[in-house]
Amino acid sequence: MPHAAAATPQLLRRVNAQAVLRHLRGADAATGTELMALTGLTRASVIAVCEDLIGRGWIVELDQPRADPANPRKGRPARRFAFNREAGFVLGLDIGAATTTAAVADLRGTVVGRSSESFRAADIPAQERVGVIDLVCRQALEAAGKDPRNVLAVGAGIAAPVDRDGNVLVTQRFWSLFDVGLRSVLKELHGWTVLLENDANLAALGERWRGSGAGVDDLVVLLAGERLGAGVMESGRLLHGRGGAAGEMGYLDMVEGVGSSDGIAALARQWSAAGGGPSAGGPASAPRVFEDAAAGDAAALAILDRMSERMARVIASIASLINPEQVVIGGAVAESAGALLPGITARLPRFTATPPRVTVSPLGDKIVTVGAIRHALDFVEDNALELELAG
Amino acid sequence: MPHAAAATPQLLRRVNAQAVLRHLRGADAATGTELMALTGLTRASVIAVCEDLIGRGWIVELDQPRADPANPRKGRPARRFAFNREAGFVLGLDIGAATTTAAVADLRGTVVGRSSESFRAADIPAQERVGVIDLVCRQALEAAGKDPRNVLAVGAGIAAPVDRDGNVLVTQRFWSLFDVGLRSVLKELHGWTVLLENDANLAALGERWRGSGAGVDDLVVLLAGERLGAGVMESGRLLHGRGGAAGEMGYLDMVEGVGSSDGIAALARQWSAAGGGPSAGGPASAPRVFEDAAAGDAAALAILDRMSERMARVIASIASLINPEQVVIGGAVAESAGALLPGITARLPRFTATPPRVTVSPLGDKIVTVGAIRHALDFVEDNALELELAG
DNA sequence: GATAATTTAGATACAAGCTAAATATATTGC
DNA sequence: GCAATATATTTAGCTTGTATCTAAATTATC
Repeated sequence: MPHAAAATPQLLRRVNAQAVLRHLRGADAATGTELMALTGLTRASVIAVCEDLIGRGWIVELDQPRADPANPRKGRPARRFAFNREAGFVLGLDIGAATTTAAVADLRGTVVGRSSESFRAADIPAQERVGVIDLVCRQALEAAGKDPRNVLAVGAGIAAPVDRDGNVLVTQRFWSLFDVGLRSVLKELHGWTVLLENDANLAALGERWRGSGAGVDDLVVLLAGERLGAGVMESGRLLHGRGGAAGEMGYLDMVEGVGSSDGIAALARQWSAAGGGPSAGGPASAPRVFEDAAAGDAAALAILDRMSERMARVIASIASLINPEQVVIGGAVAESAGALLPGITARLPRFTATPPRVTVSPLGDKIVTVGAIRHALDFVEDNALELELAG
Repeated sequence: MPHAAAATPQLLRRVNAQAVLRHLRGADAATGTELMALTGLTRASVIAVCEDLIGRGWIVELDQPRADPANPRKGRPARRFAFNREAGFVLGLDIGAATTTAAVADLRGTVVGRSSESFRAADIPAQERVGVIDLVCRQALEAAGKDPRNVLAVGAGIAAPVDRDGNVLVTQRFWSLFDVGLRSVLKELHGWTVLLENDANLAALGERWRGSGAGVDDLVVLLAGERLGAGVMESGRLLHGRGGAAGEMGYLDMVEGVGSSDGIAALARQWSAAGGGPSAGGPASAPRVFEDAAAGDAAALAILDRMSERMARVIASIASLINPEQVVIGGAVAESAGALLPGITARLPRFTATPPRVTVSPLGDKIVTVGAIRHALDFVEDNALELELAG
């Protein structure tokens, strides 16, 4: 097998075009001279690259701005090039056990449409599940006023291990049932490329992009709710492990029960069963615990204390194995989890020599869709010059 | 800053030369036609690349082999090119607390010289330490009959966290003292490029190269002795984390004391203190425990059982966070640790949904030097076209 | 309002590296 | 010795780049 494809002269154009495109994605606009300085290419090459990218639809040439007396520009006016953020769109999906949400975003990641639907029941057949997902996608596109043919990639997060090739680990769960469908069905119906990923991994991508881990290369995001999953980024790359189960801490019950496939909600139920709290008798839920603790309820405070201890132990074991710079707590409980931070931070040095910074996600329930959009954009950016844009 | 250097036509030659070189490193020899098939280049380009590499000293052209009547070759005889494994050499260092070992290897990794020295005492000044290390390097080169000027890189393993840039984490230990010296001193004395790494990380490189994890991309190596450290490879890459402390499990004592900076030897001492075993009264040591267990001693067997349990828990927590395909046990106790494998393997499914294969290292006390050689070779291979070979 | 200075655009010449096709060379087999 | 075969070498041409020169469009100055 040709281990490395031959490097033909066309490779140069691809490399240089990618460099120009990368810069234009981050900037409002750029002149030829700016691009020369940035890439080190000569003007002739820069112009050739830009004409090329205009022809492919990825960038546009802006009209000359009228003269600005406040900031007069000497010399011949420069041609100005800008990234075409509407060259296409991506979909970000959060496929939960009960609900699916879809978000449409342009190529700069600005969300322009959104839709959400709940499944009729937990045990509906795979076909119906895929049908609902497809519906949510079409609704989101309609809300955005975009044509399905302009979708360049679909990022999709599910609560199950997914390996590097996008295959679902089938050792457990019913997920395998409808996964196999999703990729081929959406490919067949719309021609879309679906990029399946674990939801905690997408949360990590989202948090690094637009959350509290912005720009952090060694980042772990804990997606805590009924289930405890971690998305791990090391040196800016997502960790998957052999079967995609990296960060799947469901079994990690050795650590005094933390993350024994229950998490915070289970603690709340224990507490509720014990009859504690001002709002005792109502349904046990994580938010209620935080509420009651804020009201000064002793039992609720004790639970928060115990949770801090458990969280600190979990984070410490992550710190020992991965040594992240920062750990972000996200998911259903994130809003209220701020109350846990002091307790966690104070305990960490007892359990690890390299305690990470611990923060709470600001992304709320959008954490997975934001990450899914980022995942899709990463694919589009990596493959821009191979993708054909629809007129 | 020029985020990406401009891609000039010379880049093509570099890429293609690297591809040819990569193949020749793995093969005995290759003809132009073979290289054409492999790279997809035309004959003219392949020959040009080879002439180039010959000029730089990386490959040689072989003489025509005399005709072999048993295997007659039609047509004009092909020119045959081969990797020049003696174009340079690398050093692999294992810098321990008490002893330093150096191995000299050619560019295919065959060890051609070796040397070892113990430090006079544990608390000698940094300068003396570096002096001993330099001595060991020179002795190893002399044993191999090689000139120091032909050393292209030095891989060095130490028992401390080292980040991606080769800097030692200075939060603890005396290591910081003599690290700072090593790189600059060897650079100054011999012009060598020293690549510092954590010893467990190098063990992982070594095990994947020439140990029981050959070819496994998601691999963890436990370096167990007085201290418990893990070298983690995910998708073929070493994990470092923010400060290089990934895999530093010294603090991971939450898991029922496993790896609480003591490991197996501590267990042996506990056992010895209790007066157990046929050889009770002698110095407590890990090998003795295995010896006595093999002799049927009940107390020793109980210790092995407890060790299996602890090891299983440690490996399970690694499996939950990293999901490796395989975990290799290496270090001082590796020889005898085979006895633990059945106990560990049997317990794993209780603690993790994704149990890895568990094996014992066959590399013995060479595990770190082998990895250090691989680390140095990786550097040389990545930078071959930038390195200047000494005549 | 003409002219100079400045900045960018565009054109021309040429170099590096690759492909493709034609021609030359060395070996085996009859 | 001659055909067949596989490889080597040469020549022309393509793509992409650099370097350099000239042209164009704007501002500043007299």
